[in-house]
Amino acid sequence: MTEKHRRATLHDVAQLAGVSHQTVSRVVNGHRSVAAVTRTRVLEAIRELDYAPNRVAQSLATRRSRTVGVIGYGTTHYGPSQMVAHVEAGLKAQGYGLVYATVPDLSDDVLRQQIAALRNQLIDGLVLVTPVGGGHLMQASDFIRLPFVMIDSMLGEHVPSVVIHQHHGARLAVRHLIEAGHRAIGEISGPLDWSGAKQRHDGWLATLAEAGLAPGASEEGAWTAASGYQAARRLLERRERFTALFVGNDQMALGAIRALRERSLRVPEHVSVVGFDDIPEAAYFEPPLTTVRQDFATLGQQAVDLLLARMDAPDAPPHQRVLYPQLIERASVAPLAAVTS
Amino acid sequence: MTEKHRRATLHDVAQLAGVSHQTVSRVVNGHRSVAAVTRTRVLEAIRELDYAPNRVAQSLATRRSRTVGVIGYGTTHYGPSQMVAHVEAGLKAQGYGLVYATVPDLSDDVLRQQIAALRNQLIDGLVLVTPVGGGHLMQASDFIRLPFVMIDSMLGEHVPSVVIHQHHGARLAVRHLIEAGHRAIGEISGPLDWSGAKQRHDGWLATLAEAGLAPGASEEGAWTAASGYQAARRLLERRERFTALFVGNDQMALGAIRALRERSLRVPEHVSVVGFDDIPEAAYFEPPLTTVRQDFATLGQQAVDLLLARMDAPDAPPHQRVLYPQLIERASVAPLAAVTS
DNA sequence: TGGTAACATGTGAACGCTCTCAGGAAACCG
DNA sequence: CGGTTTCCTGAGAGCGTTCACATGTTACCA
Repeated sequence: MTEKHRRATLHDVAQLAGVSHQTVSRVVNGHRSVAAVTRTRVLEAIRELDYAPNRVAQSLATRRSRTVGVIGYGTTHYGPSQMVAHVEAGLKAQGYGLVYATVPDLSDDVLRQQIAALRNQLIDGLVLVTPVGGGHLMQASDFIRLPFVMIDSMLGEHVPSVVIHQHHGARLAVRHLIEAGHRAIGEISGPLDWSGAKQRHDGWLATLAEAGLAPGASEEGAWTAASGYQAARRLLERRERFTALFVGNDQMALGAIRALRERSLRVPEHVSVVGFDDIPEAAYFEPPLTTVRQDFATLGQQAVDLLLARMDAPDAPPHQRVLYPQLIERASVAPLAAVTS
Repeated sequence: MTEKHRRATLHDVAQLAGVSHQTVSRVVNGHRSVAAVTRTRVLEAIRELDYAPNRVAQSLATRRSRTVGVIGYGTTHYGPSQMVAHVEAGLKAQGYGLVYATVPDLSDDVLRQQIAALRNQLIDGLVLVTPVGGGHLMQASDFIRLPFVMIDSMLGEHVPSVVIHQHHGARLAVRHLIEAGHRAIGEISGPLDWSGAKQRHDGWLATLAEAGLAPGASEEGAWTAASGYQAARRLLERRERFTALFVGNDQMALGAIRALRERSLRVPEHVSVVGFDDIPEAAYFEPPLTTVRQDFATLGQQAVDLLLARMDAPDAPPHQRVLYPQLIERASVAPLAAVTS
């Protein structure tokens, strides 16, 4: 409205309403002990000047910002991007803003540096969407020095976190294959430095062992369809027999299926495949993909809940919430018949 | 190091180094005019106290935050999530932080409210990853009252923005089909309130008209594979003949291909399909999908460049940068032969 | 009617930084 | 050797809030 439009401050409002800045502050923050008349007069002035409190000044004065930091890794992939999206939704629902940063790799250095950078931004808490295992860094929760929660970190670690029981998911998948009669079950894993990939890999191994089966051939991919394709080709070149494949995510499964088809191996007639994640496209693959569903929505929601709880009680013992994935049966698994692979 | 670990301030450093707070500030901000001896003494104190400037206080004092706001819409979809990711990368490269918010719909109200919310967070600029057309809101760039750029807004609008020439992309796709001999070219569009979807739709119509062809049947989807599947079924029920399909994105194309297959229509033998986006999986679809590639990486990069330029010169006339998409030929288009659809 | 409680408002000092200005010391010049 | 410039440093105000405290009213009760 005014020409140069310097934003109105508490004092401007106070002056216009003929009260002190403090009274305005009381009105804004809904304190009792302000007369009804004054209140309306102040509110009027606020409206007239289009006043909104400066969050930076508030933050400086209160030392809290109603903002949390989110650090993401690999967020162009389906899983991480879902997690970030749902964390954002959860935070907004609780009236928190978020400052966001990604990290190019999971080295301690990079992570610490990014955390430090966010910390002097004055955030009230931190969500780490960094599927880093081992927690050598995170043991140093005294380094973070801030309420935080990790998503998708290693199961069983002594760190506030929400995880999906990937090991269990892998077991569901592999058991399903075993029940269909498969004995030679290969694997294409995700990058094993991702904790989730590692856990799925371990689950695959463990389930085979429990069933008295030898570990099948395994290759490591990089989450993408292209890498799944390459991994499958490497697997085929090894000329180890397999009638089923457990693949670390759905995109790689897609690539793998193509590689198989190029060798005239049809899914599921010749090779059964189960993926992981249940991306929205999986039901429309050719064939529709049997896979393991992870519930990213509640994951994000729970992470936010947990973080807020920790912000209230920062000294409570660390607590890990575990979510269980679910097998989604579609058409990429068939009972083992007379098959030559 | 100390027990309760109040973070060190400028004054703490000053005291330890035996200089004034102002001198410390000079050292921190790399001002000249501070003697070498003093500088090293101060740096030492900084290291000892593990001091890092409080960005909030800095922001308050300077009225700038080296932070930009990003508002996203539909960021669980491939395109938007890519744009956000690349904007984030570009900002970080320039030393800017980002505060992030999504918006549940594109109504003026919601958008204005979100913008206002970010504005009192003290951001230096704003990136709108909101494919809103019409710009009724954005005409009100004086509402935003902040340097900003829109990504993927309507082509030709008088607003600082970076856009991909979707119309051109659609033309590439449809021409390709026409050159393959197709005359009955149907469409599955994205949600037409997305400006990109609208532009692709218009491009489809225009290209057909230029070639003297009647507009084919068209159905609207919602970007997902499931919606593409449904749209294709509706299209088939209409019993209008088509030998080719232009689909608004790759996921919907995937769904459409499945719907076709369920009717025993094979791609590309019976129906040719071209998608849009070139998601990383498209090359691994069955059949590998011919599609139109959008370069989201340079899109994000350019958006950041443009924003920084506008932050330097906020009163420069608005400027739109246009990127051109590219046809990627794979295996989902075949020349029209003797076909009965 | 005096004393206390409850309410309503204002005053001034933080919060941690940057900016403007001024002053002292050193260096330079004719 | 006085005057001017340059370099280095410090003092203090200000950014827009909130918080702790002081003060002035009105109301209540014995």
